Amino acid sequence: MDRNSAPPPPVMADVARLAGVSHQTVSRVLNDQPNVRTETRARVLAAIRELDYRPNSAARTLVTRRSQTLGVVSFDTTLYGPASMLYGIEQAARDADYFVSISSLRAMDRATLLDAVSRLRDQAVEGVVVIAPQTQAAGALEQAAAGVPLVGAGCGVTERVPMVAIDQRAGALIATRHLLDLGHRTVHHVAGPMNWLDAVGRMQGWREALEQAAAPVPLPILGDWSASSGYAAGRSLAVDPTVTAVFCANDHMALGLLRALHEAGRRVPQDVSVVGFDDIPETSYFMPPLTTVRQDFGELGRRSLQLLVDRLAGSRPGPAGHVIIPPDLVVRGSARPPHIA
Amino acid sequence: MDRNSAPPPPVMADVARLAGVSHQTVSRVLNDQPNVRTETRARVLAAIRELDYRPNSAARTLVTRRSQTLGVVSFDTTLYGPASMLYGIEQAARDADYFVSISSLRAMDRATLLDAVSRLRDQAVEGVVVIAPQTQAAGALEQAAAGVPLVGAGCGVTERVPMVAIDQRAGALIATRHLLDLGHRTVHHVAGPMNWLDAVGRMQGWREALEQAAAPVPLPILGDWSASSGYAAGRSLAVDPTVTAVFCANDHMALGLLRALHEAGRRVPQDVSVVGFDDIPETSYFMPPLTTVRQDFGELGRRSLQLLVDRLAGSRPGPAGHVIIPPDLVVRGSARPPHIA
DNA sequence: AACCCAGATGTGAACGCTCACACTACCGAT
DNA sequence: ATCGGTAGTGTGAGCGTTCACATCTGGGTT
Repeated sequence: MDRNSAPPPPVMADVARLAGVSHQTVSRVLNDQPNVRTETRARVLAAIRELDYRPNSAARTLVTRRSQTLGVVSFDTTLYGPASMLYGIEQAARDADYFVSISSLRAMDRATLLDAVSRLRDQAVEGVVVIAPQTQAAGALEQAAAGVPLVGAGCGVTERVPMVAIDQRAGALIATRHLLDLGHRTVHHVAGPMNWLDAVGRMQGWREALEQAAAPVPLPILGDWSASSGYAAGRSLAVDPTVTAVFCANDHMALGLLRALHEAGRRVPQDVSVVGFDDIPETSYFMPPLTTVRQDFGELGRRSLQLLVDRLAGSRPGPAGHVIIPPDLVVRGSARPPHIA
Repeated sequence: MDRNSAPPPPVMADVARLAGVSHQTVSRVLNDQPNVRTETRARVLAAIRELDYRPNSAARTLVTRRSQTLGVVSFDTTLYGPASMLYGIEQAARDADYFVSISSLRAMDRATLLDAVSRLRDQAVEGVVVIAPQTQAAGALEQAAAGVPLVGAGCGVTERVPMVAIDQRAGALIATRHLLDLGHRTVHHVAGPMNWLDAVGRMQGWREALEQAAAPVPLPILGDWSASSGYAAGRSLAVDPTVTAVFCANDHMALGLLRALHEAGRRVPQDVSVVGFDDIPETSYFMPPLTTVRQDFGELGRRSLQLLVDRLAGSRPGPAGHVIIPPDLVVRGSARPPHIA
């Protein structure tokens, strides 16, 4: 049993011989084609089981020119958002009978993204989903899309590349409006880095809500998504007694902000109201539990894969091929009306 | 240019024709084989570029029987740990010139795991890394390993399946010892679900540290890793004034615990010291910043992939084929000596 | 009785690559 | 002058499938 080299795995011909049919009949059974007698089919299936035969996917791919594989290019799958999207994509892919091959980006620049897509192409993927929420990606995306069917998940809006995204502007709008509706005179903003589309969209929505309410528009503070940058922002906002409401572009920065406010003796939500963005799993146990905007990353992933599969199947996508998912406000304990209403 | 069907992609013969050589010479160039004149090589490379030729990986795989693809089976890649491991795996795989194909587990049972591995096998992966930290996985792993080279990442210790893991026992030991050394009479424990190997290991380390110090061993409280369960544990611990130190089996539960203690008026670290486990990115902005045990998930992923590649290359792994990575204690502000020392 | 047609099965040729080997030129050693 | 060796190149087979087609059955029709 334990020879020097293992016995070669069985091939279709072996199955055919054992079942007493031709290789073609085995193929028919394998591909659920009609016109095979039930009894013959049973015999073939028995042979397959007996030999523990597995079709050789390379051979099949060679002739059908279909690898049954899709690629995912993603920037930092360690983050909650990308990780959840990837998860959604994988599930949807499995349901659609595709394998998924990943390629993560170590840095975010045109060359790196193009290279990742190219690697995937070398592997003969039939299509690619790109998760790259930075502004730089948009251009590269268009270029990459030339060689292979491609859709963006939460990526920049481009005429030619179909994509699925969550409406950042709308999310920021309801978050800011929520604070305004509570009676705050205005709302301060701790923004994400401006080379991220999400950060830009959220800032837009925030500004729009203020302008619609004819509220003054304070200077936004730029962070880098990290709790640490939120903390820094919090320290500077804490010293200004007129600040009663802050909209943070993500929950991590809100966490840092919360701590800075706490240390400065500004109570949340009694003295300052805070709203975040993302709804990461920990937010309900922040002190206080954070009111935030929930993005359904899993859904985003699933929908983007769906879009890709639809395109591969040939059904033309909608008008521009873009899908926009609206986010929801999750009200918890970190925002309430100001003292002096 | 825009005909009904795209022109067929160029094949090796096309390159050969254009370069005025045989297909075999093209193959030699592609595979960096010696015995090709520099000038010939240049001509071939030029032809490749001109045609934008990409080798057909299926054809290559068919004849070499090497897919250059590795599979990763993982339980819930949404969690910080698995996500980071996956990231590390992908990077190491790319460095070793492999593609990685993923297959996530929707549920944790033998059949699901076996099915995921089987799917990957159908895709002709050369080897598989499994991320499945539950106790149930261990048995299934051994069975799955029969059909394909396989290594576990943070999985159950099995004689036959090589694996890489972080030493949970050691981590819990230093965490508990740290609290003991600060002068606490004993340390309470909020444990993870007992069907997780990590939870079992951490409880072991905790118990061992107490026993070594001849400290009383309180009844551990069982949680489910969630902040919510940590909160529940915190509420019950808060009413007991003798509790001065708590070791939480993960940071999320510590977050919930922190909040429960806060609400109950028990100050951390003045009244109660808390130590967590994992060192998720947010911990330094908990209130107070959490002292915790850091696990290098990325390294874990990289090492497990390395182990797999080494096995594929034929070099026998060490004695048992197991690699154990020690974790580190990260001291922040949530633990200090008790009041009445 | 001759016919046809559809269902069930088999045959051989691709698919695009690598492998094993054959071949050619040219070198220095005999 | 002959030989052996080696660098450079070409030839044909074969990897395990699917596809297009050919073949063989066995009922209905006429």
